[in-house]
Amino acid sequence: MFDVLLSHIDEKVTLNEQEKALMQNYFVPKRLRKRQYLLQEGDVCRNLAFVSKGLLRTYNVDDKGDEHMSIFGWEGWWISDFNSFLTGVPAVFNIDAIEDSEVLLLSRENYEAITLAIPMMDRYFRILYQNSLVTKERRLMSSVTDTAEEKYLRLSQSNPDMIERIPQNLIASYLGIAPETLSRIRKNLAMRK
Amino acid sequence: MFDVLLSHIDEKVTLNEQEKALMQNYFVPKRLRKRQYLLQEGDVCRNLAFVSKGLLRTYNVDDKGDEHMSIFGWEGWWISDFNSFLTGVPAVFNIDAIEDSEVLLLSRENYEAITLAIPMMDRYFRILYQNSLVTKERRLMSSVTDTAEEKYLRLSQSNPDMIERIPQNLIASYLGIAPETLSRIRKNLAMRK
DNA sequence: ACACATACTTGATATAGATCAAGTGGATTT
DNA sequence: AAATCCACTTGATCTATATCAAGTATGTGT
Repeated sequence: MFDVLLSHIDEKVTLNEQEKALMQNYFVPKRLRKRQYLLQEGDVCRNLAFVSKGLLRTYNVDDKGDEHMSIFGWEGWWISDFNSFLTGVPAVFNIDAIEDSEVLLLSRENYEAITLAIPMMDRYFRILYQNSLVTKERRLMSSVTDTAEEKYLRLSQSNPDMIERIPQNLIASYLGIAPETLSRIRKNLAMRK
Repeated sequence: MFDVLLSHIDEKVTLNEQEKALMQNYFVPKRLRKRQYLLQEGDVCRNLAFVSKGLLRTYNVDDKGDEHMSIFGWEGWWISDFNSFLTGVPAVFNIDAIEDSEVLLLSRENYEAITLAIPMMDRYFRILYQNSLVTKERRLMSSVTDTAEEKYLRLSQSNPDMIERIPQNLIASYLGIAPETLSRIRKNLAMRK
């Protein structure tokens, strides 16, 4: 469980053995059954969650009860209602498990503490967020300018695992298109091959 | 010019006087005339730019020659093709000045160097990016789920300065709607008052 | 194995907003 | 001051995709 976290961090910054050992003190492991909530809207998001195994989804629910996917988190990813985590305001997102999952929870206090105890973690998070900003900017531009089919093609090229692993209706929601539309797109693409 | 930068940083982290004096060594001031490019697509984005005065826009141009606004940067904001800056790949965005502007340029080398010389700058950028991620996530969800009018209303509530200061056609592009649609929305809203 | 729930597919219809076109107004250039 | 350019407005038409509805397939629980 911690192996996944440490090797993930290793890709971005170098921690010494002492720092690595110290890391465990700041995290609380948690298991989630498929469909189990990690966070419900209205509660405060008190932890960043690092996914060491499985797959979770972050989504909000509009007035009509429709779910809108925001982020999927699987092995090696962090997941949270970030604004709620940072500011303590009630979460607008729900987070639950698409598959049986294991996460490591980092509380807000420990988030600050860990960067003081291990300053390299400031750098790690900076680099993590840099990359996240680039990805999110791409997604934003795509959502504004691409056709539904272009959106789907982009996703299936940049992240084929997602297409295999996540139910189609959730993917449609993530792309901001209707499930019927996604079904039609996939059919059209299959017929073009 | 540096005053704006230092007071902006002061809002997030505390630097001592020595560190503040040191900051100037890492930046190059630059003035831009209205409409002057800071970055053209295809070039590598070699600097992060901090806007100390004025207003800039980041946009890309699609096959049909249409401009799509990505980010506006004004006093206190950082602006760049971030992916190009981080990786050295050619920029996909153009950046130019909507108004006469003054920026402070931080090269990639100095970006790394400054965080080593002043470790608190790692923290500053981490916090900066946290906030940016929250904002961007909101914008992403809005772009996928809001109607055109809802998008405009959100923007005018969260950022009225933008509505006043930026030409309507650029705002329309930023929201991912046609200028005609924005014009209609504004007319409808005015009639409802 | 059967019953039920849910995801996916398919056809028909509706719609929010894009696109096209032209007019008006304001800014810039000569 | 006149000419030109460009932003904004307005009306008409078009369209990508949403919505509605029903059927089919798959998964889950008993």
